[in-house]
Amino acid sequence: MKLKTKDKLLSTATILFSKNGFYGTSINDVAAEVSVSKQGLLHHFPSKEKLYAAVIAQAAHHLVDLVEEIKTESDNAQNQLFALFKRMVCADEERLRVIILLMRELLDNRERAEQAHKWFLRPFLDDVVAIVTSGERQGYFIGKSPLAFVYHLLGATQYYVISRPTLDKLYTREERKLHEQQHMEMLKGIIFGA
Amino acid sequence: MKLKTKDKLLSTATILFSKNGFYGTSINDVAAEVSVSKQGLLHHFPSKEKLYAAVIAQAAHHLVDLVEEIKTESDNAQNQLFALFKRMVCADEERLRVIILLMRELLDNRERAEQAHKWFLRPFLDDVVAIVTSGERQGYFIGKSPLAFVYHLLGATQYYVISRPTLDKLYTREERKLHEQQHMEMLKGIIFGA
DNA sequence: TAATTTACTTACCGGTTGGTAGGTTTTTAC
DNA sequence: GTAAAAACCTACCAACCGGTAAGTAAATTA
Repeated sequence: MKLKTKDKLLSTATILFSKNGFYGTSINDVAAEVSVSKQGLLHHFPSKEKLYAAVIAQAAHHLVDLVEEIKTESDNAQNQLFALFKRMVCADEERLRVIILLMRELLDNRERAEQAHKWFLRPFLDDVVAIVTSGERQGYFIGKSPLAFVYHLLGATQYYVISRPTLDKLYTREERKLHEQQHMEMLKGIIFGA
Repeated sequence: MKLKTKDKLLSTATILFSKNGFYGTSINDVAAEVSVSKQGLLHHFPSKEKLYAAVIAQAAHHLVDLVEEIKTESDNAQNQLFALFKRMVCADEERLRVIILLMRELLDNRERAEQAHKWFLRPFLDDVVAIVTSGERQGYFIGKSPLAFVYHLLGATQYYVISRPTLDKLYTREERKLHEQQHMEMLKGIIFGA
């Protein structure tokens, strides 16, 4: 069974929205990339907002699946947490796009934050916080606020991942490798305790 | 001497670009806010790109000034670093806008990262890294890579600041206060050593 | 096979985009 | 006081924006 047009539109939209943001992407661009007319796109997604919502929903799903995945690999909360952030740092193109989309949403969500109760990242954030609270029952992360703890790691990691293309151009390959290694070391230090 | 139109255009553009991004802001919007015709704006800034460049340049200047300021307040590298991040967390509206602009630039700069050598954040980043390297001569931050160290703190802090409006809606006022306090505690722990 | 739904197409719409051309008013310099 | 330059303005442009209307071809179902 070949890839459906709707799926192709969705994945193309994910790429373009992550690259250029909501306003920087036209539905025409998305449709043209899939060799479909603009109205062909509007048949599957009745408006640009709906298309964007579908992209965001898929991205949210991706992250929740990721947490589910790392939870099957270990019962130890520390290992789970480290595995999660390692996968974010060593992300493939698709996961990278999800992280970028997530960051853009955070920026664009600022003003219209009233709708934050249905914030698409909420389930993911809750899942990761749950790992930390379960870790507390195992004797880890004592004295930390789970939310602040998670948010710190999330912020540092996502910011690093997003900066990487820029850093790649600023520093040599060796410096970049060293930087990534030391970023992982800092994560390890924070997660496994100093 | 009254505020010049050019300055009003610049500050208005800063607000709108930070709120809605480059593509989400039209020069018409900026001009209208200052009660000037679009062509009045184009007289001062011959193109939208030039206007944006001026906004970014001013934002970069703001950050470099901030570093300069905190360096006069203490000779201790640890205190300097903590003061810097404290000011970012407790930023006024203007500084908040700068941080948002900075984050947007990082996202939009991904593809056109070839021009990163003239990345507008470079001077700021170099300044902060210089604080850490000078701290090493004072006996602090031993065994850390200055760049990775700075980047970690920068990422965690900026991500937190940008998330705040969303978090405000997700959690109660007390939870939010606690979160901010614990974010500062984590920064303190990392900067002053565990 | 006929009927119906799905998956598109072309044609078109009003509104907005960044930008140009050219003129007018206001300020500055001498 | 006059000339020049700076600071605007109105009018206009082609291109693009998201979206509607109406029709067609292909797949699905009865």
